[in-house]
Amino acid sequence: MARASLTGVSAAKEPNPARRSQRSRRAVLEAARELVLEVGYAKLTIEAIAARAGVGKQTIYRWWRSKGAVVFDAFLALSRGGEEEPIALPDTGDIEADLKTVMRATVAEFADPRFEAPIRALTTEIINDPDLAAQYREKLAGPVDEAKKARLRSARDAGQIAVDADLDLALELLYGPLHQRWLHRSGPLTPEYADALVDLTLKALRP
Amino acid sequence: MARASLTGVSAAKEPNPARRSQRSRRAVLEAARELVLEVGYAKLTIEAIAARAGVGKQTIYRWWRSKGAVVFDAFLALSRGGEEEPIALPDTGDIEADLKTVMRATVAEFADPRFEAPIRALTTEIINDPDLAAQYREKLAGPVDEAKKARLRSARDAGQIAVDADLDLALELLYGPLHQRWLHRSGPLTPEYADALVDLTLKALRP
Amino acid sequence: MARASLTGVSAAKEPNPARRSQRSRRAVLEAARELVLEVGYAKLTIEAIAARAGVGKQTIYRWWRSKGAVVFDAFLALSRGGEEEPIALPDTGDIEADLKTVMRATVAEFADPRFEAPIRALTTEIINDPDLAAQYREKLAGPVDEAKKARLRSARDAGQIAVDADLDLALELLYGPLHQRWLHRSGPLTPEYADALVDLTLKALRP
Amino acid sequence: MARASLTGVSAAKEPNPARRSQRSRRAVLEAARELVLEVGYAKLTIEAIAARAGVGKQTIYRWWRSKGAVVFDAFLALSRGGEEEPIALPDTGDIEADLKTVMRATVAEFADPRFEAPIRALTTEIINDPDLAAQYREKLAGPVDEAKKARLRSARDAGQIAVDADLDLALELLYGPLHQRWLHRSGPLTPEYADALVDLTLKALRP
DNA sequence: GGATAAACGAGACGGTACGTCCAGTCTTATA
DNA sequence: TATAAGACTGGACGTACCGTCTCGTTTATCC
Repeated sequence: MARASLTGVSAAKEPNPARRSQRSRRAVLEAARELVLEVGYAKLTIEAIAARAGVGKQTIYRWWRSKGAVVFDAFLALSRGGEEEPIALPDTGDIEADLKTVMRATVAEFADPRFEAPIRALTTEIINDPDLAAQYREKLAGPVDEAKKARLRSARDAGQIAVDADLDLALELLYGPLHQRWLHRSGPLTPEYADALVDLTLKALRP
Repeated sequence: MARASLTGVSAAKEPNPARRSQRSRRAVLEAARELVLEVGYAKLTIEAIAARAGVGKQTIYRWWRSKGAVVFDAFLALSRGGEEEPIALPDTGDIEADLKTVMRATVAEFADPRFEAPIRALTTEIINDPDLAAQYREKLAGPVDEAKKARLRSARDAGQIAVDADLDLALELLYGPLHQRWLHRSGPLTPEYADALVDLTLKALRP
Repeated sequence: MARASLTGVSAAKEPNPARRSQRSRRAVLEAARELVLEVGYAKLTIEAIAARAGVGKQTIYRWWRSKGAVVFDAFLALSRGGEEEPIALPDTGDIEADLKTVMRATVAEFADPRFEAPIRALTTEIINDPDLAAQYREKLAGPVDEAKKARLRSARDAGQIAVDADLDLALELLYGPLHQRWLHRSGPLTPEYADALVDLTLKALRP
Repeated sequence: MARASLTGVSAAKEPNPARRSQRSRRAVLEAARELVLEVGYAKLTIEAIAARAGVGKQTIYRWWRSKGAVVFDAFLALSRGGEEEPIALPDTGDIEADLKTVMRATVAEFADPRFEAPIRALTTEIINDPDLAAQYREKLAGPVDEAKKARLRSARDAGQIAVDADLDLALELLYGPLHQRWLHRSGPLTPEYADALVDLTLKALRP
């Protein structure tokens, strides 16, 4: 943010990240993760996170903008166990089979009760906070989407889907229906559903 | 609900809907609608609604379960101006043209800043409250979806889409991508986007 | 009150006492008495009285000015079981013995836990409501005090106390100390205490 | 209070008095004092005190048990302007004159409208809250009574009152009647009344 | 290695809103 | 027309958290 250096108006002096306590940071993120599962996102409070983490409230306010930012960070840290190697989807040459593998896994994840609370928490936050939505796209969805698009590109090169296919749109076609069904709880999330989505999408993208 | 007679557990005695003040009901819903637009859903408070409506807080708590339920009702009442005649989509015989008309309208609606706040409010609430989600499906989405499916059915009878097409899935294919893009703000909502969605969906559903 | 006839300003029309439901009146007073004992005066509510009595709240507001008025009436009705024959103190000719009899009884009454709650309720109300205090003096304390003064007058005529003794003051001398000790819980209420008060008072009043 | 260590039941963690804001404390007490005078004890609310004092409600609830406790503290702080030197009554050697001086002052105080509200407030609270009554005896009445008893003791030593006189009872004889008359508004509070009380009491205590 | 400055835990603070309770008024339907 | 029932506006209750603000207490460079 570095407001001071940019504007010269600074009132709130910036904390020095070099001196940040990693112990506290980790305790906060872990407490946030636990509490989202225990009480749900809506009933999650900064106060409870601080207490559970054994951390002063100020420490949280010092390093995060909002409750949403903490939760976001918590699941960001979780989803990438720190690893940095690029994500890659299976590529057997058979785009249909590969996509079904991936979509079945995704559907299973969405149907898993243990993912329920955190994903809903994240989604709630993203809806109303454009900043977090941007971060989400950049840090979480982005890399994954890139991997998916890479696989689609490879299929396009292999002539399995139309050369002029809009890959962003293709992803939306795959994941949008699933996301909506999950969000509105408007139907079952089964492997068959995953397969059907892949079939339809591939038919739509056919050359 | 008549909880008493069903469960014998009831302690909170049910209010008698016959004696409900319509004046208060309407004032609350209108205040809720105004305030969602003015301050957004997250900063909306029951207290503010009561004050704006000139109503005791208890009157709100007596008739609605939560802030979400009030807002939901507010937009439910709004979306159906009381009319009861069934919703119907245009049917010129040309499914592509008809769907494009409808989707362009929908996309425009989602892009309209005046719809922004209420739809996000509704979505936020639906994510975390299965009850409201069910009500949403039944009272708001349901009738509209039924009309859409009727149009698709007519197209199917005309041989424009596959006889074995799953119409629920078809709807998800049309609206899921749009909804996701809007929610995540991951791309522009233009008439071209609407057209592209229709094109892809119809291709996927082709006999 | 008859505000209408006196001022011609009346807005609130007076209820007609002739049509008053004696059943409701009695139910209210009994409920008030019970509830004072159960929850104490401070936590007593009109609503609870109405509910317990099986009476509409309006019926209470129609016939009583305040919670205090109801409680007052309740104990007024109780203290005089409806009887109207004048109260009289024992008169054996021995003022000391007679007063000790009476004072011991009074002290016992104040010390009795069953009298605790109602008397404190009454006193609380009287402190802050001059109207009720006046009613108290007139309807409850008055007749009793008159009886006490009659006995003292008889003693004065018998030459047992000074001819110029102020009988009102004499009563205060007898009952004020007791009342204060009870109110402040600043000492035990025993028969010996009663006797000591009588001894001192009589010594003070001696010719 | 250290309830935890004594009972092991405590859940509510005790605030740390060392960190208490003296600024807030004083503002609350002053606001309470003002408001009792302006609206009376019965209509006094914690909310109003907090607002007037510019203090959060929680700050009041953190440090006082009840409205009564605040008001009590307010007048406790007032009555002893912080001074700690022991209270002493005049001792000219003439017990009658000295007592009349003191009682006339007390009577005047009770008759003073500015004392009316606070004393009634205090009394109301004391009647129904044994804890506050105990505090009252200990912190307010106690020291004063001790001073009065010291004066009576000196009179006893001088042979002006009986050697076996019960001094607590003597005080009740002096102040009980006054207190009752004031409370019930059953008679005028004049200097003559004060004198009469002293005369009677001294006659009762005469050797 | 001791000084010193930042981040830290703790938690009190002024506030806002919560959801509940009750006051006192108003409305409806019995009797 | 008085009543029982109970919905209404209004306002205080006591609680929960917010985000800010001291407090000492670590902790981590810099002299």
